Amino acid sequence: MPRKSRPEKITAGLTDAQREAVCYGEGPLLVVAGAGSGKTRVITHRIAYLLEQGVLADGVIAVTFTNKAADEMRRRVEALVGEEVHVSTFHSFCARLLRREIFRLGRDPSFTIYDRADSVRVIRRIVKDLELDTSTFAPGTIMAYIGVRKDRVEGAEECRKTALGVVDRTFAEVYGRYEEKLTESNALDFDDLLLKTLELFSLCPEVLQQRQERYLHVLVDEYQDTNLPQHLIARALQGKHRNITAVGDPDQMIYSWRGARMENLMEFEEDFPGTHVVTLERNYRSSGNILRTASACIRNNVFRRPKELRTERDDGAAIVVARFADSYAEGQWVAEQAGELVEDGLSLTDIAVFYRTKLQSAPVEEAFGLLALPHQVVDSVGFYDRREVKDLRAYLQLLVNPRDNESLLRIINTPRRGIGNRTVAKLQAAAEARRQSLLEAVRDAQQLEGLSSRAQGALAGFLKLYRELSELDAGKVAALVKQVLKRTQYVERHPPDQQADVQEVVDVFLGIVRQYDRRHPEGGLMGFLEQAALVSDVDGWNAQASAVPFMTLHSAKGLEFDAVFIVGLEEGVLPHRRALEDNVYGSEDPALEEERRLFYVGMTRARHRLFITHARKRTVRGREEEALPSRFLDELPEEGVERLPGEEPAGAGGSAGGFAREMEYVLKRKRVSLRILEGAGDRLAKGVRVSHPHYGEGEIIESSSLGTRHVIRVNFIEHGTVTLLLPAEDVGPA
DNA sequence: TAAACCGTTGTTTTT
DNA sequence: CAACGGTTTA
Repeated sequence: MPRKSRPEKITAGLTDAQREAVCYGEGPLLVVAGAGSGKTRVITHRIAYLLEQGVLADGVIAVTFTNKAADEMRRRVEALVGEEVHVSTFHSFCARLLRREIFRLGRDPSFTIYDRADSVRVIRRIVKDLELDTSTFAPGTIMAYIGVRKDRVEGAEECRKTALGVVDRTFAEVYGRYEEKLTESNALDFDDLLLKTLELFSLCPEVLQQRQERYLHVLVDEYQDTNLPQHLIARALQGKHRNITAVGDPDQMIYSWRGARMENLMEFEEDFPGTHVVTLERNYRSSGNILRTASACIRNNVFRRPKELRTERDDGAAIVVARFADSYAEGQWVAEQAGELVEDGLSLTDIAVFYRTKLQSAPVEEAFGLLALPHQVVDSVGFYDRREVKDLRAYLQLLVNPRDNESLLRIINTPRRGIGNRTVAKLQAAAEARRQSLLEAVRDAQQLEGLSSRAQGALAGFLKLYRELSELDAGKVAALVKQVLKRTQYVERHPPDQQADVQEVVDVFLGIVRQYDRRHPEGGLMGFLEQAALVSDVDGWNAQASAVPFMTLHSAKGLEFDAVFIVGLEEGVLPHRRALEDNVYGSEDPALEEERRLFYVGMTRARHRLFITHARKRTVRGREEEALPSRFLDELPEEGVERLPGEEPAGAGGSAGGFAREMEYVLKRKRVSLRILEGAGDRLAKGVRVSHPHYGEGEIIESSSLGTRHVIRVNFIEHGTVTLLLPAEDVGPA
């Protein structure tokens, strides 16, 4: 096949280090790429280069972190060499593979993908069935437990065998039941997509072998954020040809709560003997001031391989740090500054606003609204979580997978059609007894005793509706959604004052569906549902739309903008309070270091201008609370950073030091009672053993008094070292 | 069965 | 301040 040969186009403009990575030949390759060092460029150009070298497009698999990044990479490769390569996320790659092959594991290919909320609902029902105490066995806690286990590739059986104690054994028990429920419903959760793929590879070597033959090259972006199952999948795929390219930056690892393992990157050379390593330390994105500031901050991380990024760019404008009375004043200032940047010639899409949590978007949105500055909150996941969208998806899902009990439970009485809790409970009992799905139980409901004729009628009506819907031609998803809406009177059956809101959500959903129909004429209903299940927030961001994007720091990874605003640099927000809970001292704390990396990711997104803001007061759950400046602000250098009036420079007056701040934080959060187990003399002296309602037992390793209060460091048996600050009256004898 | 009410609870980040 | 679960009442 004749190919337009353009090697000069592919390697032109690359630096030596970039070219070394792009043109590397056979064998494992690790590209440690600092922020802004052209990492995406290296991957796309490497793929293009490989194709130029004669590798068939079909023999390349590239994995990115989001679908949007995948689309972008595919587009860029196509622009370079005119060929379409396979780029996807781990999850969608696995989903597609499993649709083809999961029958080998005795499962049906029309499986439903459950999101976290679906999973929690399943667990909630199990916890109820088992009559467990819902505070010890909170569904969310159990879900987190299962998630951690799955990230470690540990099955329910394994957990049951290794469980220590009653609580742990119960967790494992629920895990086992959860797996059963999902199997009954023919559903997979996010983690299962990865785990079932691994299971398939080990139980059906012929499938793995076929994939290994096919993939001459495997390329994985953002390797620092891969978890163990993903690492194993990448490893499996490259098994025959041993051509794996991993690209990543340990300083940007921000998903440890989802099982991401920095070790996958750090120990890459041991896992793949003979690895060639290319390090990219030159930054082509950010001004000198921005890069120096970000570097100064990240340098405070202890668990880190030192790396010094250098930029060729000018120092540029100073970074602006500003403090405001509250988050509304903060938002207003951000909007005003953004407006000025636009007047100076920046376009709206060159500007971005980042925050730690989605809750923070509201005040900034409001301010942008007041100034009539177009903006868009990047939050597709939030949209798909809307009740209306989940309802409609459940209707569609049940058509694809009639065994999906979770979807059936969601819609059997939505809108209300007279099928109440008691009727549903009877259906569940019948389904369990006859080993049927709930829909089958509905079908056979006339044989059920103890159902009122009213309930019978309602069930018959639902069954009729289901049958009518399933007979419709599923060619266009939008047409199907419209039929669901029409036949259920979905919008009309809401209270009149809600109908406008519901209609709006429905219309946006219909827009998404139509767009899917247009782009994937052959995709079908199952394809749509799969895509909907695997969206990330940024996937829904329209980068073309002329509006300032607002997004979380997590979503910002991999993007860049001329001007960046990071809001809410406050203790408890960034770093987030959850990260401060276990360890408040020093920087040996992994959770705190991840928060710092998050800040680092945010700062390094900026090309020319960086604005960092915080507020004195923040409204948390309806209550206004004092907010302290983030400790990360103290870590910024003085040079190249302009602190606006009202904003004190680091350490000014000697009162804003780290210790005092930590104290105040602890004072607020950690005032709890402590029991002394043994030890005489000074009640809170070193060596005294204590018991804490949350942390359990431990031994005091450091103690001092602060006025009427005590500051102690305790080494807890199960939780490690924790610093506590407590008033004397909060301490009681054993 | 469904609406209305009340109390509890939690509360980051997202494939 | 939500959202959710459970209870009571029509």
